[in-house]
Amino acid sequence: MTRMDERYNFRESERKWQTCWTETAAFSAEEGSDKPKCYVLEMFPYPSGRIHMGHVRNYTLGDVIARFRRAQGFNVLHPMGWDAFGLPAENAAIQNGVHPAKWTRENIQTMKAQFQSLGLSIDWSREVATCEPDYYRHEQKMFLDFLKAGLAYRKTSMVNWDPIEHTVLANEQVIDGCGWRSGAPVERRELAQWFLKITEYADDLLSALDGLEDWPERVRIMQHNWIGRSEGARVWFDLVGRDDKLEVFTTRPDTLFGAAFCAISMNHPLAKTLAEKDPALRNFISACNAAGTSEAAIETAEKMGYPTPLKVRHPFDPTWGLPVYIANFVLMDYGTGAIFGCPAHDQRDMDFARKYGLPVKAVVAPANADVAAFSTQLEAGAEAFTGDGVAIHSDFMNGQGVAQAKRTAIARLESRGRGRGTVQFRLRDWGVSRQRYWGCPIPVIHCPHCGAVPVPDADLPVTLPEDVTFDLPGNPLERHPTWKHVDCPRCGKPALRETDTFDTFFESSWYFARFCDPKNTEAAFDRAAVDYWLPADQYIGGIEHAVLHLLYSRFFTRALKTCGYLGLSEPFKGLFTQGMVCHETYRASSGAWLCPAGVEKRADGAIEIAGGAPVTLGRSEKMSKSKKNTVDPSHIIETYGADAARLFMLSDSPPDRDLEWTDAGIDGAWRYIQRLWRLAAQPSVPFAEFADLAGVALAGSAKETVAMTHRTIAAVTEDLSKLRFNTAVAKLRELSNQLAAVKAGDEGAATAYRFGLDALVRLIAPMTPHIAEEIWHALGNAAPLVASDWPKADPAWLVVDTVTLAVQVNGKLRGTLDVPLGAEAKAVESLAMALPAVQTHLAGRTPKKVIVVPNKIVNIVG
RNA sequence: GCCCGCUUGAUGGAAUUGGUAGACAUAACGGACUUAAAAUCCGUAGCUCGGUAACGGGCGUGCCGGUUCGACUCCGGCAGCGGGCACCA
Repeated sequence: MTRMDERYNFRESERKWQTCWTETAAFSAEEGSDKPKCYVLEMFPYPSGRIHMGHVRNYTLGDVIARFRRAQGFNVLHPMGWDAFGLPAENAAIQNGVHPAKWTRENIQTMKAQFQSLGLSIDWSREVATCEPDYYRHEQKMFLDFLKAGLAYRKTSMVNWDPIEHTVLANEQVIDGCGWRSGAPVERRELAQWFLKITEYADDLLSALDGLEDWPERVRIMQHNWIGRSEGARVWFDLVGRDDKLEVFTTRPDTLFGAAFCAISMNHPLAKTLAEKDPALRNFISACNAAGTSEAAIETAEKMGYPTPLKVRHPFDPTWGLPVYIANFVLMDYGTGAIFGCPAHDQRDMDFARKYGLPVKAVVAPANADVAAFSTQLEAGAEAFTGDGVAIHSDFMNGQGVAQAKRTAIARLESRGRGRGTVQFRLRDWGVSRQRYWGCPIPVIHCPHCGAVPVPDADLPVTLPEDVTFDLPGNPLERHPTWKHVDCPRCGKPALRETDTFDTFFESSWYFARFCDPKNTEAAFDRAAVDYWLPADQYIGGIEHAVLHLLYSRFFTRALKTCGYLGLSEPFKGLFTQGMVCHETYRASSGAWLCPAGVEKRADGAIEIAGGAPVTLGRSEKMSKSKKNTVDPSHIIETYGADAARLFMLSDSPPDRDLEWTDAGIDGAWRYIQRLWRLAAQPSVPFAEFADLAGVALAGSAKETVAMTHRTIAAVTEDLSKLRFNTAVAKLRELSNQLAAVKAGDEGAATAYRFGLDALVRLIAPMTPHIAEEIWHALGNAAPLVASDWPKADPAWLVVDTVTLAVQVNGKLRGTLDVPLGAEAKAVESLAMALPAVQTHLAGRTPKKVIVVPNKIVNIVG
């Protein structure tokens, strides 16, 4: 073998192998391969500037899987791209005067180089950036197809409007009722927006969650709650003295006989009509709007009602009239924007009734309750009864349980033409319009004569103009001198382009499909390519996308299926949500956050390195710029190497839990890398040329090493398949410890050592690929390790011939017993009874019972 | 308020899913090597009581209770921490 240096030079080695992998295109996905496929995908990054530790963790996890599967003989697709549209690019443009395109492309270059320095097994030939027209042109086409299929539509709705920035804000960008950047109180405004009809698939998106067995339960529950299916009824109340009806949604049609009032949203069409002629009502509405939309404001906001002159007739008794209120707690965008109130069986309705002096009538009582006494108590109190029970004071429903009464009420409503059973979802259609420059233009032209006209296919893509300015607030596309002025494709008269762009979640809803065929200019992707590669076998990313991105992608895949783009509904077969990377926080006495690099920890506390002022240690939190508790990955890679950084990411915590970044941890990983090198460069035993065990007699530590090597191969293979990287690392360290303990004098030591070392290097390669290649090469292998197969455990070596049994007396461990595998219970029992410790603890008693679990344990009950 | 997690040595965590709790690390301590330090190597270590010692006893997986020959693991109740949703009719 080649001579090995005493110390491992990671800088030289990492650069060398990265170049080798690139030059040999070692990670290209094969076209037309007959190997089984494996699509490994991490959520693609937003090119914000530089990579952070969260990226390192995310892409390391995916890379281990990709390398492991490749070694196992899969045709692996492991691509990378850039979620390149978004607000930060525009903010940079406003603050620093740099064009969003330039800023984004430069960030991509920087981050790509950083990812490459991590040694990720990415097929870079498939790289895509969503801000390029050759990407977004396809989603413009998709949108037009959605439009044709009735899956996209335009609607006027209430939005969060920032009066300083002149733009709509997403709900996530409204903090305590104010714009996240301007700080100005957000206004509710009505605006015409484009929507995607995600509700069309609500039932399927919900029921298909059960089939996503390789998704975390947590994510499925979150999506389940987000979709929020509830069964109930729409009920039509006739308006007294008018021809129209008030439509109400309820989940409790069984309590209709307890109705005391109806309430409608202040945005309900009826309320608007009334407000036109009623200044007091207008005051009421603006007072409610001013109350704010933050959670805290909602929490404390009083339930307020405004009595209208309207009255409605009860659906089961036309002589029974109910008042109609306009109430601040009724939402226009859930159900029908109108409710009926049953104070006795809904706490909020009860509060409302008490405040406005409305009647309370009990219509459900617990089974076996004294109906008269229960009713009297309930109707006098302030607490609603929402539990299960039977209908009372409810005419034809009396005596029925809640579930049965609901069915009876719905049947009656339907037969009388006063309502129908229905399913209501909490999920709302996805508003995709953004008054932003740095996004994909919505391919529509507004014509004063023809309305909203789709841009003809031949005119796609609609590209963003580059000559825009950011010196004024608002959308630069809106004030661009020429861009929006076009002729109507239908009538040819002057018309205006849509100046809104798509929400950035649009791009990320289909990029996984583009990776299957990224260079296609004719179509978004070739059908055969997505049929082969999709679904992604393993998708990895942060839990923060549990609902938004992951739900949008599931919807998009269904919509694309409806439009004939592909043939499947679920894009991600397996999902893994990794934990955050955390770090201790530090604060100066002034309260200012301090960087870890500027703080020195001592036995008696921490101080600022510059100046020596005392520092307050805070709890460990997710690394963030605002708390300054970040560690720069590039600095770590330069100091310790990519392999050490990768190993630390994998070794300390299970991947789904938060990882605490510590200096000691990265030091430990670095030391292990060096130790691994010494196992090859300065072995305790001069090892053999080949790891060929045929005909080699083994004894003592040599035999144990071979046995442990086989056990480790089996265990690590199992651990990696189940993403248990931390325990895989622990087992590899145990094998390292075993190699260091091989005794030169034991028979077969040289071969056993070489055998163990070979396996160790191959098993650790997915985690620390550079040093693995370096050792592999130094051991005399001509072909690179990335082209080598995954080791296989010999089942014969996994069978043990003796086992150590625990011997308990009354459930307490009193000794152990080495017996042959499968030893007979009777024999084991007498051996156990013969143990001195057992006799001591029995203290002369005769055992009542002896439990022998073969190959595991003996418990003597005395 | 509703839903979901989590709680094991000084620390991160392991435990073949009901069968020897604390693997593997980190920090610590003791020793070897060294003029010294770093690096490296060897060793100790859950807590506690008894003993000079070898060793032996008791207690121990957030708390209380249950099932079982046997519980970190299953069941019931409680607490603490974290997360998601929230005027959803």
